[in-house]
This record gives sequence, C-alpha cells and structure tokens, in this order.
Amino acid sequence: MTASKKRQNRHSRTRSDHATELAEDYVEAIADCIESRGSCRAVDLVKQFQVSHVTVNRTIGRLQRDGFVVTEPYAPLQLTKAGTKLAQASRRRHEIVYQFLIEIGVGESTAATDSEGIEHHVSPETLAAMQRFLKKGSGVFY
Amino acid sequence: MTASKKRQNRHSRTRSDHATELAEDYVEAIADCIESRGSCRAVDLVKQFQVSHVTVNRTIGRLQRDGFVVTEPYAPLQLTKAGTKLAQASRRRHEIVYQFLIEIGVGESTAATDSEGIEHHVSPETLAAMQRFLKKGSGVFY
DNA sequence: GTTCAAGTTTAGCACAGGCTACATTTTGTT
DNA sequence: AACAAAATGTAGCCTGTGCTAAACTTGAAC
Repeated sequence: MTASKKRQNRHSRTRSDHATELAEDYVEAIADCIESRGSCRAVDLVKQFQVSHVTVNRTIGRLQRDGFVVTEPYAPLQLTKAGTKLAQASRRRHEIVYQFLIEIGVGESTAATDSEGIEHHVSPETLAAMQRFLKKGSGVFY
Repeated sequence: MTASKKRQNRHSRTRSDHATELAEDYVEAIADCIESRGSCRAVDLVKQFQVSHVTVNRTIGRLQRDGFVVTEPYAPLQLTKAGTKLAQASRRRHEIVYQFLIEIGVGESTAATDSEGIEHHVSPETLAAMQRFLKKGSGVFY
C-alpha cells in the first residue's frame, strides 16, 4: 500500500470519526455521572463539557436519535444498551491509553489531557500493543 | 486537579482542535505534494483527501484566510511561512508517532492509519516521551 | 484559432455543533 | 399556595465541512 493510499483510507474515515467522538465522550460522561451520583441530568454535562445547555440539549437529541440515550422531557438521562456498551468500550480505551502514557513517562495532567484526545483514534491493534506494554511493567523501560 | 476538571480542560479545547486538524492535514499534504511533484494544485488534494473539489476549494479558502496558504485564481498553491512551519511541525509529530507505534509492535498499515489520527492530539510532553522511547531502541522492550 | 477537456470557481443545499435570548417546567422555600 | 431559582426546551443565528449542479478559465490538440 502506498503512503498516499494509506492517507486516503484514514481521511475517508475522518468525518464520521469526528461524529463518533462526541458521542463517545458524552456516553462516557453520562455513565460516569450515573455511577457517581446515581443519575445524570443535562446540567451535569453542561458542567463537564463547558458548553451551553442548548448545545448539550441538542447533542443529547442526536444521541437519542442514534439510539444511545433515552430521555423524556425534564427527566434524567438514561443510556440504552448500545449507549452503555459504547461507554464501556470508550472508558476501557481511555483508561488503557491513560495508563500507557503514564508508563512512558508522561505527567498525570498531560496524560489526562492527551488520552482524551487520543482514545478516539486508537485501533484495536494499537490498543492491544499498549496493553502488552503495560503488562510488561515499567521496569523494562526505566 | 480533579478528574472532571481535567476533562473540562480537554473539552474546552476540542472544537478549536478540530478546526486545526484539517489545517494541519492540508498543509502537510500540500508540502508533500510540492516536494514530490514540484507544485500542488487543488486537484491533487482532491485525490489525497477523497472529498469533492468544492470542499477542497473552500478549505483552501479558509487556509488562505488564516494565513497558511496563498493562491491566485487558477494557479498552484503556495504555503506561507506560517504554513510551511505548520507543515513541518505536523510532519515531525506525525513521523514520531508513526515510528513510535511501529516500535511498540503495531503493524505498518495500522500505524499509518492511527498515527494520522493521533498526531493531532499529542502534546509536546507526550511527543518528548515518545522520542525518549525511540532513542532507547526496541531492544529494551522486546 | 477553434474546440474540448481538465481544472477551478460560484451558487445553493444539508448537517453538526457552537452561541444568545426567551419561554416553559420543576422544585424548593416561605 | 405563591414565588424564586434552577433546569429544560424553543427559536433563530453563525461557522465548518460535506455535497451537486452549473458556469467559467486554461491549456492542449487539431
């Protein structure tokens, strides 16, 4: 495969990737919120993402349309089965990437920031490579 | 810093990050194209990114507006100083991430794909960690 | 020098994801 | 019960990034 052909593959996926990123961030946040506080409301997401409640509201609408979330007006959010699954997968990736960054010597704060961005672009193969690395322990590297 | 506070930081940057990603991809591609073929036309980018020529055209317009590219109607594209700088930085990050993925055992094809997505989310600190890792050689890990 | 093909530009549309301003509903306090 | 505050919803706007259709330039072939 040529270099430019590879790039084509990636970029033909870029748009839909971006569409999925927000969904993953939201369901992850919703799952966290439900776990830690028992339920999740739009206002919790407003605090998380630092966007206006209108933006949150409409993003939730898209999540509902896409089958990740169910809501009734003025009621807390609930994840569907698909939403829960997506949240778990997203959180798992996130955690592995975070730990991996820590392992290669990135500071906690930066690891937290970068893992948020990176997690959405890590394929199963790369994730597996990171896991292998983590299992070896940091003694191997340092 | 709390976990949710960290997330806020990342997400408050997400939108502008996305805006920058495309710019980086474009200037990188333009720089590659100029190097390999002597000049770069919109049609070359159409092939690279697999989007319509109209989309390319308007993206170029934004790049020009933002000072990364100069064009005259029906003429090849040129990078400004800022554009060249951005392209170099982008390519450097890209290359380090790619080599790093290879080093931890990711296959070439996947490394190419994932590095395209990851490069935009790697902070200088994480990039430095990856470089340290590369300098140690793969013998340390395998 | 005309004509034709390739490249470019313009017009106009869609959707995602951001916003403010304003309306409505819920909930907690008195 | 009434009011105030908090949460949610609605209307309408903007930009970015995608598209098709149609017009226009440019350059090459005849």
